[in-house]
Amino acid sequence: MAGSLNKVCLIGNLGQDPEIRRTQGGNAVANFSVATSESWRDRNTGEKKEKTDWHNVVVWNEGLAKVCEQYLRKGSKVYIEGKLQTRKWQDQGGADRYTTEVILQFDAKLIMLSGREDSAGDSRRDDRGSGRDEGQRRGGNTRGNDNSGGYGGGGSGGNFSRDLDDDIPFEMPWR
Amino acid sequence: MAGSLNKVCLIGNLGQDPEIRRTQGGNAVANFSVATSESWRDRNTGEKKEKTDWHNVVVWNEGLAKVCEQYLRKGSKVYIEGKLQTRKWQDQGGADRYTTEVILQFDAKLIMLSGREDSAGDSRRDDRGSGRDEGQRRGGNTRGNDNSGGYGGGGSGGNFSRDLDDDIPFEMPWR
Amino acid sequence: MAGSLNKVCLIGNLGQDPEIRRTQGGNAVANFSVATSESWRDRNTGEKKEKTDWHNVVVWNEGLAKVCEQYLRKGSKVYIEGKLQTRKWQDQGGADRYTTEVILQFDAKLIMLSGREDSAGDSRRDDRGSGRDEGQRRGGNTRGNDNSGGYGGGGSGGNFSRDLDDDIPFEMPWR
Amino acid sequence: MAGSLNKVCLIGNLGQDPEIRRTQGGNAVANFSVATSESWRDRNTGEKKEKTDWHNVVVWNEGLAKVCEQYLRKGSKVYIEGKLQTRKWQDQGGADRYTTEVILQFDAKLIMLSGREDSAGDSRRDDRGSGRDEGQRRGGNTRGNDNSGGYGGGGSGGNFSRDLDDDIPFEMPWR
DNA sequence: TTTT
DNA sequence: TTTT
Repeated sequence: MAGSLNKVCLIGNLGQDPEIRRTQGGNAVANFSVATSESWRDRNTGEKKEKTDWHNVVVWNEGLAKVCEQYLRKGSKVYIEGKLQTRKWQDQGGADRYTTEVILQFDAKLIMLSGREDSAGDSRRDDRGSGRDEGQRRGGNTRGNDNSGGYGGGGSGGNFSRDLDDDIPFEMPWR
Repeated sequence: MAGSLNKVCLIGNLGQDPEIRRTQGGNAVANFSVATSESWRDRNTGEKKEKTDWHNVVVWNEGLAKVCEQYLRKGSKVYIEGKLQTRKWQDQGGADRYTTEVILQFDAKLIMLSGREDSAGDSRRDDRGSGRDEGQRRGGNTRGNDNSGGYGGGGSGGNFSRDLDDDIPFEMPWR
Repeated sequence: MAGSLNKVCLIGNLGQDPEIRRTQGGNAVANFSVATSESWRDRNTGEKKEKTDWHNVVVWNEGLAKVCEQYLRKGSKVYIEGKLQTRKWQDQGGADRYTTEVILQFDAKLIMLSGREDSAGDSRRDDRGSGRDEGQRRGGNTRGNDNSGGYGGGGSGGNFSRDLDDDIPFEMPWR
Repeated sequence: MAGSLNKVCLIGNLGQDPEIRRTQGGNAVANFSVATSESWRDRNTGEKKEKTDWHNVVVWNEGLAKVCEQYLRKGSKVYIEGKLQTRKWQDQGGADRYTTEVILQFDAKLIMLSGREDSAGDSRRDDRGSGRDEGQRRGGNTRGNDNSGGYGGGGSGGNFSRDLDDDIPFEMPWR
């Protein structure tokens, strides 16, 4: 259907270190969950209440996935902009099951809101025992990338900046 | 967690007429699903592809639910702004299952994008055999509401307009 | 500053036909204004009030600008997603002046919400005397583009579809 | 016009401490500017470029304005969700001038993204000589508010939490 | 200047 | 299950 919009915006904290997988084509994909929560005061009892929601995030975007691998950790606060997608699968009994995820693929955005100290700028960070395959993580991250903070869903190459078109000035020549 | 954001924005079409339920407290709740889709051209074969996603929407907001009941129908195009929530339940075998929904409750927004002709301004619309309990729907909708189009998540009373505070001018007196 | 977000989302109607200009480099740029409005009931007098805001939109994106040229007209309803930008200029007296615009450039989105009948799918639409240079408009639009409705801020070539990467499956092979 | 959307979302840093004014009706209004920026690499020269945009924010919302007064300072990072509004005024020469601002009024949201240490939790913060009227600020802020972090555009009273309706359960009784 |  |  032409003319539709599917957008999810979250600000929350990672529940665990991102898990990085590779597709058969070799592309990096990152998985993690993000907690958001809301609090309110009960109208009747006056007591404070809080409810936390967990969101499964899947980063189907080579550049963004590498950023996740390198900079995000359990507890990191992020702004995430992606789309909602529900995927069907079969459980052991062969019954249909559905899982809804927030997909970062195209037009996606990820902004790191934690200070750099929360993230991992090098490979000597303390390992908090997440059980992740560290060998895999350490494989490809040695090249420096000083582009910290905000990432558009740029190209799939190593350059995460947005490569704005220089032919497009910020001033408008005819005015 | 203070300081989190949980927002979903959709523009899409309803897959069927909204279903209206009442809570035990008598509040209206509307349920419907919204389709969004994206299309692209396959890089290798050049053929056009399209993928549709379905989103379950639950309107936990008395005023907005009534608007849905009165104006939305199968095929209606809407802009929806709500939050993501996953709810746990048990299937017949007692196994945990999860369902993710887009909740319109507080700070929610619903804008009707179909022309009025697509919606139901009166009760004489053609029934497309949705199997819904028509008796319930026809119960409370006779009062006129000329507030068509956009609705903030206003009060739970019959007045859907936002009742802006008149003490707040649009000009700033000190400038 | 890494890690910032600048996003404007509007649903409104065009106040006039878009104006298309060309940069010296030959790129198309579209300008138009969009009206949004809100209505409320005065708390004291009970009378209905309405306030309309006008937003200047500048489409610095070859593909999107062509879509505007071809499909948008005075009165067209659109969803627009861009960024806020204030530009400095000098008035005749040499005094600094500032104009704030909604820029559609990268990561921008434009969804046509009016039916096709409101827009111009051919060149036989009635000309409402907008004074626009019709010669220019008619010049390059003859090639068919059946991609109606929603446009991401795709490439600057003639292909407005998003060219998703085929290496990226919608299923996740390891699960 | 029914059915319109006017939303601005920013993540950025305050350029100076917020200025708090009072309307003649006694309501607090906060003003500050927020910087967002984007960076990219020049296609031709390969050099890094950065552009910063400044946004004027006006908080026409008693509760939110007090939060700004109490917690935000020059440099604070915030997520802001408001609407775009252009206001007309006359310069000294009587010529019409326009200023565009991001208004936080209804449906507005402000999330503090800096750690608490950047903000002012008490009145003993260092004064960075902003020239603001300190007497006015110190006037009304002594009451404790432990509601740090995220604020919906709640009521105009002292309770900034959202007072969710207890009649609305998070589970759906009929399922 | 739009729209309902 | 929608829509183009």
